Amino acid sequence: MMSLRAKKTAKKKEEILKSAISVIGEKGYHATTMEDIAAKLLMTKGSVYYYFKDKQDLLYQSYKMLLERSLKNITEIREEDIDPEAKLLKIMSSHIDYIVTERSGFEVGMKPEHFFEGSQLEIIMDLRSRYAKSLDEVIIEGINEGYFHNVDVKIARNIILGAMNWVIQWYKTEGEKSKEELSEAIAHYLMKVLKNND
Amino acid sequence: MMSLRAKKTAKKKEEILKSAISVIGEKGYHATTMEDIAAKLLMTKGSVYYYFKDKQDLLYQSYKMLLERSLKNITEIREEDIDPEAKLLKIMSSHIDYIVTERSGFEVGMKPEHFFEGSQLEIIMDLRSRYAKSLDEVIIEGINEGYFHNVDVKIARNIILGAMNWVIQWYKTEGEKSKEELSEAIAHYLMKVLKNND
Amino acid sequence: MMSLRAKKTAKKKEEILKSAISVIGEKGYHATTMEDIAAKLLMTKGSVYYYFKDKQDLLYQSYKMLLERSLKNITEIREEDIDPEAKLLKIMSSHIDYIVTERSGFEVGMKPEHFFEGSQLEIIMDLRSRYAKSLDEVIIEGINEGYFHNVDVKIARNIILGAMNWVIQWYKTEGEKSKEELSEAIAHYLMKVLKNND
Amino acid sequence: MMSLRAKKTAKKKEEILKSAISVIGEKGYHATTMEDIAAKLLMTKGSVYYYFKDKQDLLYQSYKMLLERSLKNITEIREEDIDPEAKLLKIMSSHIDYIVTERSGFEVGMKPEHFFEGSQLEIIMDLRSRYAKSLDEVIIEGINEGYFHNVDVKIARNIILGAMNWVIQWYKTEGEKSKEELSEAIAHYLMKVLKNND
DNA sequence: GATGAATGAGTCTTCATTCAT
DNA sequence: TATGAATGAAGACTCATTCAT
Repeated sequence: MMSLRAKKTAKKKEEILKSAISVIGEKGYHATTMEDIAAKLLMTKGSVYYYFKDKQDLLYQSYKMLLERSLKNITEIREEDIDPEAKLLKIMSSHIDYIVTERSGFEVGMKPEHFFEGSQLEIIMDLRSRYAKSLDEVIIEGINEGYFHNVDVKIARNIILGAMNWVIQWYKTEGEKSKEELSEAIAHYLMKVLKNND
Repeated sequence: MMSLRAKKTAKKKEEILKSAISVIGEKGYHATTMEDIAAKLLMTKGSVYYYFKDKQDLLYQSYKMLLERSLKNITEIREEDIDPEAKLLKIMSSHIDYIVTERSGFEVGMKPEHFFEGSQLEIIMDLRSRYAKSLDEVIIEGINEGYFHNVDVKIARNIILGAMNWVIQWYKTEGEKSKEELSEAIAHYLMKVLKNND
Repeated sequence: MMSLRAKKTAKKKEEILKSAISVIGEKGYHATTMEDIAAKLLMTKGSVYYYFKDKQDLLYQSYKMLLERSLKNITEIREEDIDPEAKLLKIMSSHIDYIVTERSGFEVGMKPEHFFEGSQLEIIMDLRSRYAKSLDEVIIEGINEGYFHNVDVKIARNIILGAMNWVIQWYKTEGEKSKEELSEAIAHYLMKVLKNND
Repeated sequence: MMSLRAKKTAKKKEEILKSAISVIGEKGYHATTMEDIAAKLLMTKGSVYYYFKDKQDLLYQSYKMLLERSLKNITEIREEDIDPEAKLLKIMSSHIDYIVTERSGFEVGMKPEHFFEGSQLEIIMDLRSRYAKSLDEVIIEGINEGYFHNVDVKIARNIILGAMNWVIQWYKTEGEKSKEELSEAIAHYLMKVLKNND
């Protein structure tokens, strides 16, 4: 069991990670200073270093947390008792929702090899491929159960991922559509990639 | 008319811009040093400053050139005497081809507001919206001429853009598919977004 | 009389000083962190500050203790009822023994002026010159009583000190010679400086 | 052949090294800032980094230069057509002279393992052992040719080195003795270690 | 007494930028 | 035009020191 102190520390760490994700997502890793991250939490640089070894470590743990959450989310949805199409819709919705809410850019996501190496890179890539695999499996289930057409799963999955991750680029909060409407609309069109015949 | 000297200068400038696009596209703007860009051309840092005011200017002109080329390309394709569907296929092909060939994942493209301001930003945003508009127009033509279904153009366009720009993330040169096969396959699936009924 | 508490505190202080001497001797003052010193005693940084004002204070008291011990040691030997030559041999032996056992480097010893100032420096320099003076007196006794040749005392003393302090540099624990053999051999040769005619 | 420019660069590098040796020798490696070194040459930090990779590199090259010079010096003296005793005297004189003139008390010399590692350490240790070997050879020659008594060469050499390196500790410029007189006196006494019988 | 946290001053280091030649 | 050098501002990181609990 975690002591009270350990819990507090864990909580603080998480706070910092969230702050880091948000600032780095917004400004980019290189453009973000440790001071930026600390300032957002009314801390000083020094404190952040008390919890994290260095900037790289902070980036790694931030991105890892982000991926783990996504993975947890997709896993939970897959366990629900609904059909593959409904699952995929839910996955897309929460994915888009997350991106839009956190405004989390994904330069790291674009070229993980430029930000990580060694075992860090391995773990990151593993998490990513597990997410991809989960998505693939939902698609395959859908195909097998007759919900989706027989598509090239890898291409379909990447079209879906690309389209979703791009949202941050063009969605404006003040836009005509609400987050929910948007998710629904995008999901609707993406579904066509899977559902319709030529 | 351009004097010989002016031509030479223009040529050199373009060389530098190409080098810059490639290195920045690869490593990211902040991670790229002036030295990196110069070294790739067997120049020294100092020389680059003869042609460009500063790093920011280099980035601006690089990205502007990239956008102008894309715009020129899409414009040319639109002038061809083929149906909207064929046009869109060609546009997608050359877009993907460009991304894959140059391996250019421009972070700049994700958040232009973080890299430019004032009139630079305006010009960049203008070029981007002209490209978007061109794409939209092709889609609309397609709808009007009965090639495509009556879709939400903005969403459709962004799904297409997102899916295409994401390619850099997952396409491996040594993969099973050639560049051409890949473009074709992606275009094929994306077309479903536009072509099919629910 | 010291209360129990005061005794406990004094003991703890001494423990810390010993730890400090050893770590600083090994890694050098600047390269040694308060954490290093504390960690060696399974304490935390904070606790050390309960016993010592600051790092400088710790260094001062450490070095002072070291000098006082040496002084006590030389004084005791001088009180023994043996001839000057035997005294000098004993002094050398214990000096070398101390250095080899504690592996205590002496950057502080090299340039005290760089580590101390004001009254601290005065006290340190006083202790050092008392040690030097003691050594000198043994040499002078030896000369007067006909054991040693009539040498320049200051130079002789410094040759002896230099040679002894250098031992840490080249003595390897796993070497051919034991600590005792080594001390004896060095002392033997150093004695020649004093004993022989030209 | 070296170009004019290359010569200039080499000269500048050497200037910096000399400055570094002097400041580091005086204040110690950790207490010396890059700014200190630069300031002494009326340069800025940045310039120093133009010539040396980092502080560690500067330390390494400084100490290496110092050792190489000593080695060159001892080698030249050994080539002279004088007897071993005269050689040793000359070697001691210039060694002491160097230390006193440059006031270089290199802590680095005390514990090279704490300052260098890998190939740097190897090269440094190699230079040092070559110097030691040279000294040893002169001593051995002296023994063989009947100038010195049959001593333990390793111990004798280390007594000599220790005594000489200690000089920086106690020699005061304003003292009674000139540098030359001092060297001579020390050399005179050290010679006794080698020359006299028990 | 002890310690987990927090702090900020001090350093190293990088790199865009300038400039004399 | 080209470039070797020099510069300084910015940012990562360390660590002595403080303090509330």
